[in-house]
Amino acid sequence: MKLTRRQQEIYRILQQNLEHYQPAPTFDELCGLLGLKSRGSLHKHIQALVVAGLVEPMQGLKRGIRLVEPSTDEGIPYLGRIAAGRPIEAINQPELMQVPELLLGKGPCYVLQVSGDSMIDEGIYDGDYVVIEGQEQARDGDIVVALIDNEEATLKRIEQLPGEVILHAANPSMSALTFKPEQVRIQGVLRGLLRSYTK
Amino acid sequence: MKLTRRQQEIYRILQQNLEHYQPAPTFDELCGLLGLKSRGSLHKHIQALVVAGLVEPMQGLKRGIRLVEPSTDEGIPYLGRIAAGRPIEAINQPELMQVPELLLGKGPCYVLQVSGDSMIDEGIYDGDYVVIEGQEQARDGDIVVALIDNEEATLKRIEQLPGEVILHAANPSMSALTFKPEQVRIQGVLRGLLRSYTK
DNA sequence: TAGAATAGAGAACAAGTGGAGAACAAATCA
DNA sequence: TGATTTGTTCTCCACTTGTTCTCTATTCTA
Repeated sequence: MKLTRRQQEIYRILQQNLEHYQPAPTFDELCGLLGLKSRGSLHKHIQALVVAGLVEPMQGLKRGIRLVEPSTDEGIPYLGRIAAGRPIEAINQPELMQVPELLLGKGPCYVLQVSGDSMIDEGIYDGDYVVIEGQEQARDGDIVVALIDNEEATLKRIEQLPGEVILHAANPSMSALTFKPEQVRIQGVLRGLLRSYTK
Repeated sequence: MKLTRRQQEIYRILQQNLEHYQPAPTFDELCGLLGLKSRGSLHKHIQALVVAGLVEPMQGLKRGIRLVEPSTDEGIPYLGRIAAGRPIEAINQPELMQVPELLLGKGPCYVLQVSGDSMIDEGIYDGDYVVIEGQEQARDGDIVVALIDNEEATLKRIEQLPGEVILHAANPSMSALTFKPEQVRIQGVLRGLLRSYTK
């Protein structure tokens, strides 16, 4: 189910503003925020976000509009290993890892284990676990999981220039790689790191 | 179970005021505080908070309204900051952090935040969180929290020789320090590391 | 350019919510 | 014990809020 332009816009506004609301906002309050004059108009948009799974369905209740929380209670899934130059090695049955609040982004997150030393100068070592927030945009300088040519996945620092994307390794023996924007798909942004010293 | 607006509001007011009441407040007293005129109205709200697990159920007794203690789910305590050359900066009220199994030792563990760059070559950076298993022995090569002369705490790699203990920093600009065994008390061994990239 | 999709206004409706107050029973106190 | 306090249950009522309509304007698309 695709969202229309306005629906995306409203969802973005919700994300940015909803946390500031102490109680969940009602339709009327939201109309005010969005500059709408009719609840009915807003209702259509919210309904679309509900079926898209982004907003909690209110089953006849009057408890305001709430975004669905990526439930962090149980933990976030450990999906597999990522090694520069290969696809992500997914494991069959993702297990859940309990990760402290602190290492989570706002959106849905998952964990990968890093294979290789390409980010060693950033303090990311072979065998470390990284917490990734799944999203398709990144800011310059972010460390991202990038899918190159729909084939290989890699963890690198990203630099986005007009017409080209540069992926920087953090290892003196490796150099930065340059791609065309359409070759690179961002799959997530690094939010946290976990390392175990128990063998 | 989701709370309604009023229920949230009442719970917030309870949190803010309940501690000031020496005896737990009765329904009537609370009605005064909340500006309600009817016990029955308040009772509905309190009942909702009880089923939500936020207020202690009163089984026919007349003890007033008490909040349930924030049930210490699970997690290990975050105790404060450790900077080479100083005592551990303990915080007043240790909060609990949910840490994945993987980073825990067998014994009781706690979390410290690292201040300074003395272990930078081991991939432990300023601001990182370390999971420490509290114990007084360590094996050679372990990274430990060591208390020196009962004064300053530090995170270093340990080497125990007959008659002396060497603490190795992992920073080219720092050299190893040698102590007599009686000067050094091991307080715990590094088991895990956490780093947040969200600022 | 015609038709479809998208967006909004506004009216009307039904159900949820919040509160008042009465009545009652059990616990507590004098 | 009797009187009082306190928690509980009930009904009733006003208001809010989510929902569903219809109608119109604008934008996109074949």
